Amino acid sequence: MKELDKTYNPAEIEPRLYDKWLEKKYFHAEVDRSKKPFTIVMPPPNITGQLHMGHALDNTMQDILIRYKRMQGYNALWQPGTDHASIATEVKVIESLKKQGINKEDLGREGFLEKAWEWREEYGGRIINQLKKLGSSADWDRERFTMDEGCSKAVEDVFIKLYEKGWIYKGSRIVNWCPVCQTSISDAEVEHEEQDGFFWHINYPVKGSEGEFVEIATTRPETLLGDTAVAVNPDDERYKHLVGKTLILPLVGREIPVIADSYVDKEFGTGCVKITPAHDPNDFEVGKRHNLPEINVMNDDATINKNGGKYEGMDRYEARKAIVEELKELGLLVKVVPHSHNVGTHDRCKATVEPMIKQQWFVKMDELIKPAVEAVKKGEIQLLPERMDKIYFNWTDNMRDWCISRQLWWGHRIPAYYCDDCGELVVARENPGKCPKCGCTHMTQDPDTLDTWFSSALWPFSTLGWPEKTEDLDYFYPTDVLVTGYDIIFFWVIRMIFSGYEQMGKAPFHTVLFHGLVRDSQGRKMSKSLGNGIDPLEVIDKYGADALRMMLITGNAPGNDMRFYWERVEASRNFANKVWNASRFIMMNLEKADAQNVALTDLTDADKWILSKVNTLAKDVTENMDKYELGIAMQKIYDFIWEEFCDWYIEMVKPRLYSETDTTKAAALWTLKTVLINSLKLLHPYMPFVTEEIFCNLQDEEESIMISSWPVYKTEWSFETEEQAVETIKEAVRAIRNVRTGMNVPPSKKAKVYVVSDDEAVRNIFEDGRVFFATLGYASEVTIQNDNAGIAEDAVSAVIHKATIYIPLEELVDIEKEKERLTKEKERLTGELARVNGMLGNERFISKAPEAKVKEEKEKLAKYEQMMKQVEERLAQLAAK
RNA sequence: GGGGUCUUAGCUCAGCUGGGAGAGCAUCUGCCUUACAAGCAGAGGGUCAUAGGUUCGAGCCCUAUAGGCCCCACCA
Repeated sequence: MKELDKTYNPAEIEPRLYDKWLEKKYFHAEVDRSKKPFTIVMPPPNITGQLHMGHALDNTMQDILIRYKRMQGYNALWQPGTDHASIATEVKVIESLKKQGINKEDLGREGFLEKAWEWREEYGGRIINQLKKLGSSADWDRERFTMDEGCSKAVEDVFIKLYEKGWIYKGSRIVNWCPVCQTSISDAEVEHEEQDGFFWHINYPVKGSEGEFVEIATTRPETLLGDTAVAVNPDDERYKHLVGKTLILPLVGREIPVIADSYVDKEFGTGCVKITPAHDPNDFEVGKRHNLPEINVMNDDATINKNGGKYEGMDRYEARKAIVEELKELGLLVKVVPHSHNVGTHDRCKATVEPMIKQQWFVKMDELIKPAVEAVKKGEIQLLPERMDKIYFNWTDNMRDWCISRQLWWGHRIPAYYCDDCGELVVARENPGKCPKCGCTHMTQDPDTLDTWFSSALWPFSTLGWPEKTEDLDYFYPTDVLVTGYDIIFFWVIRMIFSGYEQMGKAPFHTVLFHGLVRDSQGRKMSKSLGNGIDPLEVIDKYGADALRMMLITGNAPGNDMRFYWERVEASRNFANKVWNASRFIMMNLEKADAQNVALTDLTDADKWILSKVNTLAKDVTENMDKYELGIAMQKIYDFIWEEFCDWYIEMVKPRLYSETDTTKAAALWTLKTVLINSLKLLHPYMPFVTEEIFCNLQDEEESIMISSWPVYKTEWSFETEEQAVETIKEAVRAIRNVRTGMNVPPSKKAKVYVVSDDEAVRNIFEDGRVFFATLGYASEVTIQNDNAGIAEDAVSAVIHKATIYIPLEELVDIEKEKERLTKEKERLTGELARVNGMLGNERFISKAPEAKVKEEKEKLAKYEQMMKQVEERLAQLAAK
């Protein structure tokens, strides 16, 4: 047995142990039909990513679950990998090229992709190494990448399958266009942001009616160039006469109709709406209903195109200015009203999104989504916490077709080919070479790539080998739990669920465990722009991975956001150190005399008490973990180790260890070791490093705690009577300490203690626990008797259940203070008695409350009455003085 | 506009299916007691946002109100 350092030093221990685990292949899982699988797929971090607190929390939770299940004997697989992150990576690569003075177009598609792969080789693995620092026990031998060969094949297969089913289609639709990234983006990638702007009221002249105008209000005057109608509400009396008339579009001169459509809100603005089908999603719908022309007035970079006449080439905001200016000159600008409204921005680059009509690929959602809705409704998939159901349904109920094509180069290229001559479209894995329609040999692949989430949606099965029918897939799929943030329910969770059902015919997992955000100490989101982010690696360097992990788990309920405090990390580090030191103490003593096997019958009450406690703890913690209540389980382990085991048991056991003659020493050593081992095991999923280091130094039977067996509840370790006895002694010791502190007696001043009880069983408990009064209660001498004989009347006293404790402190005693204390105790008991009597006096409580509850209250009544009697007797004694 | 969520000790938060209000940090007092001062022993501090209701019994369930946060949404 090795002696441990005085304080726990994670920096030295963590890398060493992690290397050992890797070397021993403890993280690796292979199909083994003799064991039950337990599988978690890691949400793949972006290759562009750096580890942040969100990752740390997410992966800590997964690691806890996987380590727990592994110890329980499951064949635990944590499947890791990374995501190619199409836009983010493409932007990164473009930036790094720019520094070298190269731009994307110069390189061409092939050249650019080559650079992108180089970038990925160089930086794509950073985050994986960071995850390892956390202690993540993922099976790194199985690491996958969304663009590796297998995942790419899965993507192509799904695309082709869905296309053939008619669930993927190409269409000209209005999409969210990012003019900076120059690609379409899905609805979910658009963030709405309240911005201060203006409402420009503009007069549109009515054709053939000199001096008559229709006043419209708009927040985006530049789109006027693409107007093809003005709409009013059909029930609006003010404008009924205008419907069917023609207007002259200012600046452009185009003739446009006034139409009636119920989309228009009579109450809002002027009640007249300019309709620009090519640049507004609602107008697009209106345009479809009324067969209006769609005039696109913008280029892909949001400058005005040739349809904008003399404004061609201007940026959209320059054009806005120019147009407003000109309208003003023409006297058509009625007024400008400040108005705040929502502006859609791209979540990646923050540029204002421009709705545009584009040829894009879409996934039809109506059929695909059905099993995903059913699964959650029927409970086949459980979302935790439960309230996430509502958020989930909120999304599924409002599902629109998913725009999956992106005008990017980095990603899975769409497996579609067009005939250069006749335009025929063929969807196939390979270039067909020959057009099936016209027979020519000029087939060109669609230039677009797929939305990143298209491949992540397949992650739970593509990583296991799908579309091949692999053993892994058969054995490990469906996976068990998915752990992720609630912010990607829509992006990822829903899409994995419907993909799982569609491709595999089965749910991808049975439980989704959501966590919240890690915020800064002021409750703000951690962000680069605020500079308030805390780097998990810095925390690990300073306090160790165990401390970080524990900090992230304690005092936090599933799905709730939490705040980061260095003080909390420190508290966690202190706990690791506490465990370390307790172990150090135990090992020092074991060194002197190694723990032999001891029969349960040789154990003292104290031994049985702590054994019974750790036994119950194992049961409770297991229950909590099975319900994914990680924070509660952690709290219970913490309380047990620190309070029960360290502050009570170790202190109780010291006299036995220090004595040369004590016959129960072996029992004490065995109990210390046994309880410590069990505690370490329960703690291991949360704090893998410190527990492993101690475990390996403490015993030789098992080679690593991470593959040791999870403690299970044993009926033979349950000792109710002894538990009660020790609790009584604890109560007495606490009473003594209380009295002494109340009297300002320093621990150095030992004092005689008398314990008086007329109950023989209780006296026996104290006889057995005699030794504890000396060490824990600072007693110089303990006398246990059944009456007050020989006890000075001015001794300080404390009443506990079925006993009164006297401490003759002679000159130190202040009778008035003593009376005060007892009076306070009497008041407390009066209150308790009133409450209990109130309940028991209530006829309906007796008849309606569960029997066990009534019995419990009756026992309390007896206890309080008895204590009350003692307090009153003591008060009477003092009064007589 | 729709939906969600929160309001518990000075601060940050737990509190599982309703049955005597908890933790960490902070504060105060006393201790360097041979595992640990990153520690030990004790103490103070809460009308569980407000008002109703259900119940033998409500921090927990229901309704309304006030305030905070978040998500979704096409009010031009």
